[in-house]
Amino acid sequence: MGEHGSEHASSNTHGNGNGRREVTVSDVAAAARVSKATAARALGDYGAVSDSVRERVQRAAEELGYRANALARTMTTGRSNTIGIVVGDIENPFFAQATRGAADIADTAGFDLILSNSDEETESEAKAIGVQLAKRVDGLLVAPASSVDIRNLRTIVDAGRPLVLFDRVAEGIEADAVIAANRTGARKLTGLLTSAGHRRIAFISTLLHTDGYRSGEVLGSSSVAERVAGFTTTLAEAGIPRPEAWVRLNARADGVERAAVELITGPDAATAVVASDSRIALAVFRAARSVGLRIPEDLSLVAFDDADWTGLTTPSITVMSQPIHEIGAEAARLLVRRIRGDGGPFVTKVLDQRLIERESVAPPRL
Amino acid sequence: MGEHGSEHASSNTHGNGNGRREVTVSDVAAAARVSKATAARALGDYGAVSDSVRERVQRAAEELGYRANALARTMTTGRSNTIGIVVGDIENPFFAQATRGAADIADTAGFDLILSNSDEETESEAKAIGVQLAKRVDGLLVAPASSVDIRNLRTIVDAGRPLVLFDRVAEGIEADAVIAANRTGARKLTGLLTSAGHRRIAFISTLLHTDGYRSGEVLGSSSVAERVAGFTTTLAEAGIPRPEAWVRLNARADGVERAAVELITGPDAATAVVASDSRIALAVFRAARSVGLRIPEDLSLVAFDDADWTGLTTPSITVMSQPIHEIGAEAARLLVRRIRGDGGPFVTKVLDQRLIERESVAPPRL
DNA sequence: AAACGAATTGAGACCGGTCTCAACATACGC
DNA sequence: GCGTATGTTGAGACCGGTCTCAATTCGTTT
Repeated sequence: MGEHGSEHASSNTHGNGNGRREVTVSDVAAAARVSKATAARALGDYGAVSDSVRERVQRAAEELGYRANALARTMTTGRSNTIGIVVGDIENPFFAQATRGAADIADTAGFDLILSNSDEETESEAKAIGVQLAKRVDGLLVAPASSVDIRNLRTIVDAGRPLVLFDRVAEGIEADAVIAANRTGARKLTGLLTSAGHRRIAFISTLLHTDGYRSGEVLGSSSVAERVAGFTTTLAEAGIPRPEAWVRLNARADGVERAAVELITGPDAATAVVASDSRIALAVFRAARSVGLRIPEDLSLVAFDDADWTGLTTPSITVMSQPIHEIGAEAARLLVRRIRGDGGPFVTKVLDQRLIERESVAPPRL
Repeated sequence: MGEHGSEHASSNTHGNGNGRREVTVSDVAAAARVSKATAARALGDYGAVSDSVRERVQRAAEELGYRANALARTMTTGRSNTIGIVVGDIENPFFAQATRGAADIADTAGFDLILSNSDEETESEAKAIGVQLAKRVDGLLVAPASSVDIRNLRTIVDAGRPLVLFDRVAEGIEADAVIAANRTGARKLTGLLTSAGHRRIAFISTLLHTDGYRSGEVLGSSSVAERVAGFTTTLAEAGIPRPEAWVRLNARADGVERAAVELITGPDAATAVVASDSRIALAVFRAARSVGLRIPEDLSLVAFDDADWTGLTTPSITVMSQPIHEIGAEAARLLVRRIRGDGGPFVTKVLDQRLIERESVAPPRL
């Protein structure tokens, strides 16, 4: 076998530097003694081919070790069967879970995932989106670094690619979105604290924001904005003055613990904390321990995200659980539908959060 | 502007269903009144172009909203600037961290990542690898589902694509690998327990394996195999009979806790446990609590991986920390080097693990 | 001013598939 | 037995880039 063709072995243009040329449809066609078109039909599973020829071609392909070039296919069909996903940081369990949810749906629908981390910066987000568009992804899943500056998202829409946002929404962009009911969640979580009698309650997030938070200000991330809104209105309803003064943003990843220490010590120390995600809860937990405060006796703590370990600490932590996996999965479902051509109106799906009360809340001291 | 060309507006073959055709080099060339070849040179940043023409072309590209088609480029150059990564499960913090490490290096080197989950099954691993090869990735990063059945890995090598394994090695495959010193780590970790006086020590892993473990048997994952080896030899050195009887594999993800309960209760209950990763440690911790055993008084626990919460529990958990991020990063570095053409001998990099002693080890009860 | 070399440009093949269209073969109806 | 419908096959254009090679322009040298 394989004695056909001329000896162009040395004409080995590009390829993989390996000395081996890829086997192409033409090679298979020659081996099976049919035209390129027919071989392509048999291999690509389209058009009409007689059973005998199909079998002959497939056997030839098998023998030669033919492997279709998906890129060449994309060139003519316009479909790449690839979707791009841009997350803040895949190391963050939230994004890891959402990505897995999306990957499962994508896989079933026959799509691959190109993954990029934005580090929540619009600049690297722009770069990631640029590359993904250049690779002609069929659609994108994006947790936008900014809900306000939508230029990156516009690029996608202008390029004519379907886009689904997840975890955060953005005004004025033609895209579906899947988010959690953050405002309601924040209200319930904060309510637990006000009901217990707390008056000095802090909200901590790592969201980057210039200067301190002032009421009515627009925040970069809609999910944090919603949580802040739920938090401040709950405080206001409890008659606590200047709720916005208790919103602490900009807690840099490496400085969350220090920020937490500042908040829970001193004359005006908070007696309770709402952590915007499980990693922040971890830092607060550690901070409390480092300054000798006991939870919940000296400090109450509640957080978003039911990370698997939150039920394990002493005390276990009361959390607002989000259907993270489902957020990613649903986003992928919507995207696949768009890619398949659904032209219906854009929707924003809001998934419920679920309160899991544990042991980290108690009335404030004295 | 844009009044050039004939009105082939309706010849709108494929594209993105959006009614809009992609802007191509030819379009830009026409607008800038130069040949396609020249426009391509100016846009692709290769060959020689006069400054005036380059500027004219770039302005035309800007106005038309030209975006290079990376796929077409790959077709001729043979380079896709994409690397594939196959992990067990991106939701597993280990893989999430390693992936991030790889993504950072890849990004700096100008590569994108196509991500696939194998769920540790060779079958879906095969599918993932097939798709990635079809998409002509420049190389692959794989945490092989099996260190024994290397057919999937051979597919990659046969296709002439560079391959770097991480977390696990495989005999008989031409590939670099980056792993941690698991055997040494297991010895140290287990030694802590034997030194404390434990004689009934269990090792728990979720690795799938037919039937119970028997000495000398080949395990699917080399990293677990190494840990088991370190574990059993340490037990043997301590004069404990039938060390392999204490190796518990097959703990299915959803049944780890139940498996742990079985191990730590009953007449022959283990008084100490070595957990093969942080998720298992979590399950054991929970199991101990559910049956009313206190750590470390009633049960000692040590684990692999310094998950961020392991220092937070009461008691905090003694762990063997792995440089996970670096494992991914170094694997990516090796791969990029191969892609760039380094033809040196294949290497296996072994990174050190680091013991972090905390509070979860104590002598056994009487 | 003629000759030469370097820089720039254009024409067209090529990568590996898909797809359109025409040619041909076979089967069917009447 | 002839016209037509259906099925199968082949030839060649095409997708959007890159790359080779020849043609042209321009500046220099002698």
